[in-house]
Amino acid sequence: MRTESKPTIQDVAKHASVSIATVSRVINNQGGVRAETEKRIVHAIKELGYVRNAVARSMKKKETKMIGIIIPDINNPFFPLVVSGIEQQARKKGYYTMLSNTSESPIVESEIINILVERGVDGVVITTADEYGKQFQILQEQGIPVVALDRRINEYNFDSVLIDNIDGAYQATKQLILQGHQDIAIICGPHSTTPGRDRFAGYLKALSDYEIPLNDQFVVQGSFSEEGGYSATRTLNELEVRPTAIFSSNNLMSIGCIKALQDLEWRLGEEVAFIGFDDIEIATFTKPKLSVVSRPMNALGELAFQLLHERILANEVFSPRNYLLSPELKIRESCHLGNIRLNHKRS
Amino acid sequence: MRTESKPTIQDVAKHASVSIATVSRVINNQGGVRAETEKRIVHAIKELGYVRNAVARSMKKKETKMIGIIIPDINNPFFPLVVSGIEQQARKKGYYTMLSNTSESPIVESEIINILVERGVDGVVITTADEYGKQFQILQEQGIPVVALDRRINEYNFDSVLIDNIDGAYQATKQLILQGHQDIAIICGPHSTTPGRDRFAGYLKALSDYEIPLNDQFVVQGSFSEEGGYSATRTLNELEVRPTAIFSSNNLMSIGCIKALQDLEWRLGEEVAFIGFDDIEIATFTKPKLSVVSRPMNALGELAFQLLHERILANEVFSPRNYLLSPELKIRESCHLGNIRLNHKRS
DNA sequence: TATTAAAATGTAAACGTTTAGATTCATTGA
DNA sequence: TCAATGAATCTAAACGTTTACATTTTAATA
Repeated sequence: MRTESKPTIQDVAKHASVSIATVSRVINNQGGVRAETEKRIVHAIKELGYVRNAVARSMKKKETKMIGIIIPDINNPFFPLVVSGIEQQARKKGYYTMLSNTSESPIVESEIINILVERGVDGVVITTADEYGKQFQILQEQGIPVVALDRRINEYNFDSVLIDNIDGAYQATKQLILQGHQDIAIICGPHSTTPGRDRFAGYLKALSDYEIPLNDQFVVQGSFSEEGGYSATRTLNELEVRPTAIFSSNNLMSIGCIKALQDLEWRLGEEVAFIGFDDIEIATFTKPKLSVVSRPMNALGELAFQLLHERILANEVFSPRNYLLSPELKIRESCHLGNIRLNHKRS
Repeated sequence: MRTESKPTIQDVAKHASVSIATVSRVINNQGGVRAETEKRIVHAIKELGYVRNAVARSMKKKETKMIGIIIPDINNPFFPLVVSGIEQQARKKGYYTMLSNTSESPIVESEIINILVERGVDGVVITTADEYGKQFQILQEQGIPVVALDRRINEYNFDSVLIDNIDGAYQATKQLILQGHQDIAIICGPHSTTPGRDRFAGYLKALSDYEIPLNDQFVVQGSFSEEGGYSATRTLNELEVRPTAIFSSNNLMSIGCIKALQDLEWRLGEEVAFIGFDDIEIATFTKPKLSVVSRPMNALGELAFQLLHERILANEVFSPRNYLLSPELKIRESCHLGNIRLNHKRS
């Protein structure tokens, strides 16, 4: 099967009794080739089953028309949605996307960046697993355009497309407060990430604006995962005085939280109110339906590619652009006042 | 910023007063270089910020260490899970994965395949959007190893890793029958796909084995999407005689179906039983919890890469291997007999 | 028909590696 | 001290394109 090696432009040229330059011209249809000659060449290509070798081409042209997308967790439904947005725009402009998943590992992320640089991608869109890492150095050195998506990259002047996490968390917390809650817990993500810190900041700001004192016990932390949300909720449940409302910082954590509520028989909507960051599939299946802070994933992806593309095309340098997109509060049922009013002693 | 072009192996060689061959040797640490020389070279690399050009390397070596993964729907949570399995194995063996999403478009799929071939990937794992398409021709011609995952590829002898869809659907239907149901509806996917056909076949077989006559009205079809499941459920709901149980062929369809049940106030577990194909996030949040046919996504991905890798390394051809993995029936609550026993006239 | 401009095609040098095979260098034993 | 050996290093030719520039062919004009 794999006998003779693949035909090259040389073979096509010979077969069509023409020079390689002419073949190249028709492959890239640059015109200036007699119709009859072209026909002969096209025929030869068909006959030999010739496929242009993009590796050789990239080498000569010094562009690959590939952009790398690096995400931290492909199993978090947020990212596929963002990726769709990027892909869609990229395809329109003739770029091909290479998607890689770091599983939140800075080591893997670093490896992937190196590979992408070696491979000569024209640009990178990244949601980093390590905002303070040194792994971006190489991108900067090589002058490869980068757009930071959803998570800030510190100490480098890349373009960024972020969500206004502070505002989102503020809105959510404010909503709970306006519904009459005073004992509002937050399930925080890692403080090593922008979203982790900012969502906490928004929570603090709302409390402060409405003159509700911070209760340290109501601040629990975990990783951005189902497990993180689950165990955080357990912790809250074991408090002497339990909160009457929970704000969860992340979609996966929300799932863990709701699971925990069920397992602990801590009744959502009756004993405890809830708002989560990010809309999730289950939000409309629980009873009551979950109120959430919803991010515009598709817009996020589209904008990210647009910025990247502009950089790729530009030949002069210009200062970084930083976009902050506002999330939208979707009020459903889980944050209503209901009959939750007083603190409940543990049963 | 992007002033002088990137340093090459030449520059490093000059800077370390050594030939490019020696530099190449240390880059690929092949040994046979005096320690002192190596140190000088490493130093030069650091100083110049040299990065090996993988494009040039691939061109010379005629291997890219990249494998392409083509999936039809990145927003279907089934695929990210499978992809994780592939990625994990690939990374272990030093391969880099390029993930592409066709959004179920045969045209896009065809484009992507061509791009991957041009880019010279060492192999491809694909869940095709068009089982009968001609887009695989080029892969075969070029002798690029291919593994078909989850969906069969007809008329080509590629390795395959499939799920025993017939068995899965059979088990589900059988379970419903054993729970006492006779009027069992199926929400089918497109018959143009293996899963679509096979799941229907499994359903038919179970009915036939238990001597339950097929009622055409209970067979509704749609696309593998939330919308497909939703409208199919609507159709069922409008029947003169409604089914007492529904088997849904696909995770997204299940979501649509459950949403429809809610909207139509067709009470799950009371008026209608349910089993879905594929475990989904919401399954444990509904009341009652959903029984499902669960596929081993991770195993699927791992096995697919393993087969691909074997082919990449092999130099002789050997006949295709076809694996059929069995799904597992997870019985929760939604298929219990409950108090559903008789056909209900429309209210 | 001879001249000329324009169009079509060809030549050859790059792009940045890897790698046979050739060459040089250091080390050892006689 | 000198071969002989083995280790270290170098030279140069690929790999398959693109493209500036040179050359040839064609068509148009006088």
